Amino acid sequence: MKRKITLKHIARELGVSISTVSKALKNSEEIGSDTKEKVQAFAKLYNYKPNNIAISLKNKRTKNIGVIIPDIVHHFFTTVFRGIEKYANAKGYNVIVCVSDESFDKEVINMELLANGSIDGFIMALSSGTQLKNDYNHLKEVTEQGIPLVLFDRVAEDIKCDKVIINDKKGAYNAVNKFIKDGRKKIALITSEDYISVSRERAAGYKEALLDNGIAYDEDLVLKFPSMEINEKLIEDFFERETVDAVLSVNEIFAIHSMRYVQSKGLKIPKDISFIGFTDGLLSKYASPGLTAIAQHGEEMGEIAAEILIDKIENDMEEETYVTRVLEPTLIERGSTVN
Amino acid sequence: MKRKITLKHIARELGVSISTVSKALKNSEEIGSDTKEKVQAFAKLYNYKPNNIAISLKNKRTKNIGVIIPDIVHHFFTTVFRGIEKYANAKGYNVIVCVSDESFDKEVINMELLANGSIDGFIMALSSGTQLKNDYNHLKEVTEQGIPLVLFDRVAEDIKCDKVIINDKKGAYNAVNKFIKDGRKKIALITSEDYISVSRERAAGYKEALLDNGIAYDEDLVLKFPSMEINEKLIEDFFERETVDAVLSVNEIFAIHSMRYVQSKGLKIPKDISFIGFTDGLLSKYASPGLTAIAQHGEEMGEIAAEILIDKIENDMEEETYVTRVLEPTLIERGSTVN
DNA sequence: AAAAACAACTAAAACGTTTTCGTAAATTAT
DNA sequence: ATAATTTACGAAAACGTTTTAGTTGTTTTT
Repeated sequence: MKRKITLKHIARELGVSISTVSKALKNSEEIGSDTKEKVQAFAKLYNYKPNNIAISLKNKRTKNIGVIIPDIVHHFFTTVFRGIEKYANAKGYNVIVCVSDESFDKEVINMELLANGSIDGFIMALSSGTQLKNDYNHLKEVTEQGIPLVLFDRVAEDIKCDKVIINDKKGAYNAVNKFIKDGRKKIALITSEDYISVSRERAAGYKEALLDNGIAYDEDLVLKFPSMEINEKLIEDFFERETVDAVLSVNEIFAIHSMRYVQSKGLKIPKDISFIGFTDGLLSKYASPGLTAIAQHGEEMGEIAAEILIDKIENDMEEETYVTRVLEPTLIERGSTVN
Repeated sequence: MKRKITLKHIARELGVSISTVSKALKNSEEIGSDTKEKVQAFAKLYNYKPNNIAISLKNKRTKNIGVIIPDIVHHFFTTVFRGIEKYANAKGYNVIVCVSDESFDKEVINMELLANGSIDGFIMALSSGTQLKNDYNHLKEVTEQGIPLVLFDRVAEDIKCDKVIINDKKGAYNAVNKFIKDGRKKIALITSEDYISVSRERAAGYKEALLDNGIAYDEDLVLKFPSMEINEKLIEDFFERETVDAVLSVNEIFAIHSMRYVQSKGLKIPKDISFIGFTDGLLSKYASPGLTAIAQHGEEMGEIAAEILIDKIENDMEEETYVTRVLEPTLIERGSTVN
């Protein structure tokens, strides 16, 4: 087993001091050219690579960024992650991922763990547990220590930090407008409880679009799931109870299940009923018919978040100015709506 | 901004030495109980948390594990990742992810970067670039440095390390057997080029099952994609050319596209033609009809990989004994096959 | 009362770097 | 020949820990 070689080894072997080796490898002007050559040749021969940990300790910079997301097996989050990873890597940063599993406690634990020197900054989407509890002290503590934080997608108003979100409200608004333009009259919304920030925004857009078009908001046409978990029974009950000609869903899963159910009841999509779902993921693309979707541009979101974060890390001017970047959603039309 | 407090600060503030503080916080017997109390109270008050980087440098242990996967926006890999993360986190480890993007070069770069002290061990699936190039020197170098490595799913015979795979051959074998049991005669295989280890194995299982059942292997019934990228044209050509009554696909995407194409041609699934696809992901579950799938148990695979790795990290006996854990695939029957 | 034992603490090295400040020898200037 | 400058290098501190090996001063033993 070849152990990793250090500056000290090189110094001892070549009969020079550690400082000389360090400087020689950095091509410092201070060192004579023959010594430099000797050291560099030796280092190359033994494949010397500086120890990241030692460097981190020295500069108090780890070149790691911490990403905390509620779930990794989730198309949107992985898409964002890809954007983060892409940008970060290009800038020489590595990414440490922790999964909060939608739990407040795990989010706190992971964050505290990473905050003790392991990372230079955080990018995260709040867990539903955290949004439900509405407790952001762990975030406050981190930012108070001067660790930059960028929130994406699932954010909270009262946290002072940079944010990257999409205009969820507008996405919903546009979707409902499209339904109305297509002549739909009874437009349902399938969503989760309001404590999820994005669901709240989407619900607001849905409502506003209805009202702006002179359609009354009818609470009976809104199906609210208590969590992000699917519950077939609620879907069946809803469609047995209500007769609608368009459905806006805050996620793909709810939409796909609903489509299947109404299809099993003999309804034709999009003739009898149209569907639009948030998050343009694999399911939307491969459903039959394809699900018209509101794309959230996850990769771009990730890149922007990483860009903002790394900028903060590398130029940490003390001024506390925070930006919120709002991305515009895009409607991807597929077979589940008429065109 | 509250800066992070260190042992030195506490020591200075309390008029004791750094060693005393360190020991007091570890409840050492060496320290008097009043001093201990004083130190602990102070540490608690100022929320002292030891610096991970300093500890890493000291014990030459980072409590980080490096995961390198070809793609993060990929259901199977994220499932494995979830298993890794779950187990690692429970053992107090963090996970640094790098995405090789199916590229040999990126794999090498990421690996070298992490190997310089950032991690205690690697878990990875080979990029297709690496499998194509068949060059594993970067892996060899890492293991020679005594860094444990566990390969999963995409492995290579001649790398000496621990491995976790599923029995891909058997998965394909069982699928083809099921087709034959259902009376299918012309069974197609949709796959990628053989340099991807899992595709090779699956193709072997396909062939073996045919031969064992007295059916000749017909190369014309095998559609090989040059990469993992989908190419609609190849699918169309294939199904125009060949008439088959069953299709085994090495992944979901190929299967779903094929299903859609034959459906558009008026064929009924599973009456006229059956489908089975590898990787039981979201698409299989939500396709119509649902795609019968060979489940790869990703999460379990991840957990096992992490378990093996962490065991190696924590008890690094010098003996070079490597295990290969082979998980059994499971056939998840859905509407794309008769039952 | 001297020796031994013990309690409670500290100094210093170590992990692997980087960087500041010295310093000796060699060179140049006077 | 002496002073000033430059060249080429090394010592040591620093980052924040942990740990070994002292070092006090007090208590126990004989």
